[in-house]
Amino acid sequence: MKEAIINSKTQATRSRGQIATRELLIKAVGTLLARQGFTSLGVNAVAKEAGVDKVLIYRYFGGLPELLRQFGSSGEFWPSVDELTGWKADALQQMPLTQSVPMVMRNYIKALRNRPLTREILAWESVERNELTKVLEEVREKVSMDLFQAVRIDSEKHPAVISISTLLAAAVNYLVIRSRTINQFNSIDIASDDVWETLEKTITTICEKCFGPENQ
Amino acid sequence: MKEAIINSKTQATRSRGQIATRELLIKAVGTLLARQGFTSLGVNAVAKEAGVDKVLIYRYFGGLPELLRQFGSSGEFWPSVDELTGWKADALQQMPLTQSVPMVMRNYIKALRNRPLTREILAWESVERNELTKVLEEVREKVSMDLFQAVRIDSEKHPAVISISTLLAAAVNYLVIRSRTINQFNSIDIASDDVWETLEKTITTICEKCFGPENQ
DNA sequence: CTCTTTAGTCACTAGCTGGTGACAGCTATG
DNA sequence: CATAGCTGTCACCAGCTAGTGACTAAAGAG
Repeated sequence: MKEAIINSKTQATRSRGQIATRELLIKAVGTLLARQGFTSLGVNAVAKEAGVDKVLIYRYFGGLPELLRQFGSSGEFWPSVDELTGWKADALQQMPLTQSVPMVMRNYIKALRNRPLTREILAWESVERNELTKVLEEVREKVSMDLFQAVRIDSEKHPAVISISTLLAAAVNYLVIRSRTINQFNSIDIASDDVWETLEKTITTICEKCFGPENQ
Repeated sequence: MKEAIINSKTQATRSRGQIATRELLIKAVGTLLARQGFTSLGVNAVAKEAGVDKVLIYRYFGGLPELLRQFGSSGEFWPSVDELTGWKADALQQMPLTQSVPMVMRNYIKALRNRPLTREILAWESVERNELTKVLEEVREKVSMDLFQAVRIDSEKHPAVISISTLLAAAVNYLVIRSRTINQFNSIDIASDDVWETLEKTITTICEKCFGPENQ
């Protein structure tokens, strides 16, 4: 009888195929991150979510780190240069910095606020380094470099632009991460759309004042 | 023989007193946070660090949350209004915003960079809410309110000041948190003193441009 | 047909976690 | 002196974690 149970179970899920299993596992990482956050992510949880035995994580990936790495490389968790420029990199080059930088920041905010998964990884990245956050770091650094190139910003010629946009991006990251768990910061409600609109306007103001014609 | 060992052990550490034990435990939380970070903080680790049995955490505090709360209330983890104003709140009131805001930000950065424990709690706060971070939240919100009052900033009259300083504080928080685990952000090294000096200068520039006479 | 490889399940280990019950020794109070 | 209360140690529980070895079933190769 015991064998019968085992047999039926075995045949029901057998031979899904290695590739399919790998995909199941990779997908499960994303599902779990989005639903439970990074604190509950482990081999047991991932295997259970994928409906697969955890031993396959070791057999196919050698362990969780490599699975995380492949998950990180598997999708578009970070906004691309195209998304940040609104698919108008050419037009952006012609614009003055007073317009192009705020526009990129606006797209950046929109991208982060619309991607729960990216928000989660961003939070993870700020407190821990692992194979997943390392991959994301690389992607992010590359995107920011490409972006500066796309809008023709030279770090030699525009040191202030780098500094200011670094500050603005850091601020956005913090507020996005923070809004995951609590809404209050400096007595403003960082979960409300209105506040984000105000912040976007403030960013625009900063750029206009700092990159305006009198500064060229 | 077994009894003899127990007895000697028992007598060696006996009757330290409840108050002393409570202090040991509270202190151990701080030591552990500074040394290992918040991820490894639990009843077992705290008790071990304090050299005390973990059951006493439950007996004297009812559990870890209350111990954390009392730890949070036990010291000056967050910079005070005095520290942020450089003990010169009066002088700050006379200054234009172009000078006072950067000065406060400078003191804020200095305070955070000099307090590993506060940095750790700040990181914790950004990803999780618990009794400790709740206490710190309250303190922080109160300090920021008091600060605005101390330098006579009215949220009705100076909405831009609130927005901009919120952004700047958020940016500083992010970079400080991030520098715990990795030094690279936007291709700059956020562990180096030079970079922080540049960032301080950038903050000053932003304030001068945004709060300058032409904006009054 | 036989032998090997692949895919998958299950059962187990060791070590950690938070939490509790039973006990021992000291001390103050009646 | 006896008893009750406080302070502390120890041993244990259940539940979780990462990781491994032994097994079965099927498919493919000779």
